[in-house]
Amino acid sequence: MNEQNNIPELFLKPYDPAEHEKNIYKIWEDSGYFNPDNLPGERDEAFTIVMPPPNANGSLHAGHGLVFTIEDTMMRFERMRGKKALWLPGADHAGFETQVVYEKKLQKEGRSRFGMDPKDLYNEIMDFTMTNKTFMENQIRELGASCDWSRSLFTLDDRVIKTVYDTFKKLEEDELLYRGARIVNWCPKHQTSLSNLETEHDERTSKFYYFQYGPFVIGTARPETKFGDKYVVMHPEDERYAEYKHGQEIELEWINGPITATVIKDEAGDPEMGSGVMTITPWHSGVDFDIAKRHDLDYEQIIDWRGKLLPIADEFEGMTIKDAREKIVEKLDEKGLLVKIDEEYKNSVPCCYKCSREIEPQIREQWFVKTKPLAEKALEAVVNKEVTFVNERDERVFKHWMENIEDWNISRQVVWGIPIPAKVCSECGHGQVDLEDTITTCEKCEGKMEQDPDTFDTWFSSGQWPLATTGYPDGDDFKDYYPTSTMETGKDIIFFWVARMIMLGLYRTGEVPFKKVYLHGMVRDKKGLKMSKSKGNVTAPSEIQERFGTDALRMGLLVNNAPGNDMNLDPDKINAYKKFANKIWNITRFTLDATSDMDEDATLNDEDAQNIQEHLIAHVTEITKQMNDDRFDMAAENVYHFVWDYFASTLIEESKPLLASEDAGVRASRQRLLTEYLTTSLKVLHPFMPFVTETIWQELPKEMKGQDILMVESWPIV
RNA sequence: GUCCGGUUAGCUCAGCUGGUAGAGCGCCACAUUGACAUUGUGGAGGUCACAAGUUCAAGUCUUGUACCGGACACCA
Repeated sequence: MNEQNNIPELFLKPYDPAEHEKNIYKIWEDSGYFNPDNLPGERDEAFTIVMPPPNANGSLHAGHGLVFTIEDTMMRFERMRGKKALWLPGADHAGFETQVVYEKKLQKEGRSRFGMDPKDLYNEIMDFTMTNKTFMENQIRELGASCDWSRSLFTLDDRVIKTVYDTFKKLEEDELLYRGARIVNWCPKHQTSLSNLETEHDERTSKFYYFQYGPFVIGTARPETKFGDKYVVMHPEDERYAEYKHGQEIELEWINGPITATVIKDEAGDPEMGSGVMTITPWHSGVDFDIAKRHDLDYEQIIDWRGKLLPIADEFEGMTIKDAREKIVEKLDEKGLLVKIDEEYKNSVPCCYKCSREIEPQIREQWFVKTKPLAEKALEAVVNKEVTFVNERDERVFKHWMENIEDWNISRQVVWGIPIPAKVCSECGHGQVDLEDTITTCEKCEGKMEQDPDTFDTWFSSGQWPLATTGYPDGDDFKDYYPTSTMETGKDIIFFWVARMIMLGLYRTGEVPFKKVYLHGMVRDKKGLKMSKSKGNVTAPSEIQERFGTDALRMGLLVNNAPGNDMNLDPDKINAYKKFANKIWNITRFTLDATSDMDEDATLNDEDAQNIQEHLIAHVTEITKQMNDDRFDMAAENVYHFVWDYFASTLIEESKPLLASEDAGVRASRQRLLTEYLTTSLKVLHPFMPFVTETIWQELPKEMKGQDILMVESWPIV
């Protein structure tokens, strides 16, 4: 190419993402177009995504990269198609999660949350979170997210708290809320109860002990809980024990001396398990608790909140359960009560999902939501296709969980969260919702009512996020944008979040919070291993962005990543799209050079007009269809091949001789053709690779474009 | 235990409603300083886990087997 042509100087060197990305994002943000109120043209149909608010307690990880890439691609596509496109951003205080992060920080500083004034702790975590929030929001910008920052919301903002409190009150009024002493999952390290979803089960092999318990042999994996066991349970049909009657009392020698045991016949006794006889510890086992409730039996706490034995254990008092176990077995052995030990007992124990410490089931007064009625409605909405899942398998998983749902413990003994607006009686434990802070006397026993010191499970408030962000019940955005269009989030939080949003959204408004659910899979490392800080294989998006550019990262996350499947993040793959960005750059350079002397009146000849139909229109139509089908992976790959294999390798190559043609008409037609290809390609590429395409767009001659900003250009095909 | 997946090129994975297989990376050969800190052309490499079935036709649908994984729930 000859030097005197006046193509922008920019194109004389390769595309350098770092040089342009910041400026480009500023152009978008300053334009005001992230806010749908400012978008050009008539826009009737809304397209809304509520962003999963990232936890404001650290940096973004690769998974976030995927969230923002998919959602931004959807947003840009729909915005270009003329929709009133609204992406509602936010940040999550992430209750327990953040408190755990902060506790680790305290630990490093040689401090501890215990013993701190809760208010001081709260304020410190608030500062920490706000700093992280700002940092994180800039990272979201760097990924190119075209969300409306003017509507940004934090999960501890007043509006959110108001929504949550109203729901809490309404639940009480509708008798869907109760405070009860029930078995909860207690983490002895973190000193809080956890929902079932916040525990994980660890498969392990442990010892299983058989002890002589009066005339029976009982089996247990947890001898340290057995001090208070005074009920012996067996199946009513078990003929081996037919001679023992329900309620019969038996004197027997036990760990710390003689006790009186009572025979209980209950179907929970499994004749196949061990000897078919068990003793129960209602305070520390859900199953035992249920049996005790059925027969109205006594409960007694054996293990304290820190995991140590209480005075009932006598000489073992104060020992941790781990230390006590062997010693108790020894003692029983000395007393001749140890029958045998099974060394190879396989069981799975519930553990805290954060610290992996064994969960100690405990009885505690907590707030519970009756979820069955809510789940039924949610299920109905899914069956009626008011909410659809992009992946059918997600729908099956969803239904299965909803059909087997249990009541939801929403109390947490955590400082960092939304305080529960309720009073609890210091005498009888009766609880009452109190939004106005007026209740002082117990309505049941006249006892003194005190503020519940607990906070809400963070998912209880997150579950109302689509309501809070749109300003239910009076906000304009609620009227204009609820139900929102698509909920895009990770498949790991389908129960934690998606299910709860559907339940609570339906409960408050009668309408589903979103019409479609797109669940993406997990991002793993190159070898397919889960990324974790302890493995040291965490890839920060920023790292990749620096090396390859944001557009390359986005393409690498999209291509070959079918919806819902896990994907492995491989830098080699990202590099391929860095090259692609440069290819687009050079296609532009070639086209601008070849058309710099183009006549404004240049028209397409028949052959070139036909080419547009056969190749350009055909490809864009196909890509549009794939976008409509939520196959961004296929659309992204398609656009890549169209631009590289057809536009660059075929069309440009075959244009070279025509551009040198003596026939001015042929030459002009080719110039027009290339211009069409360039502008259309940039538009179609834009949702996937917004930075490089917008950078180029800003350099194109005015006559080539409709809008000054590519982000608000019209999609080539309706 | 219940429920979901997965098994396709050396590696990581696509392949939507059935018509004898694709991408990126890697590998080999050739060409080229051309819009391209390269790119282009060509190539090697796959009985699509296994078995049976439906069909004119099956990675693609059905059933079963093997191995790998995930979620949920329980355990005395």
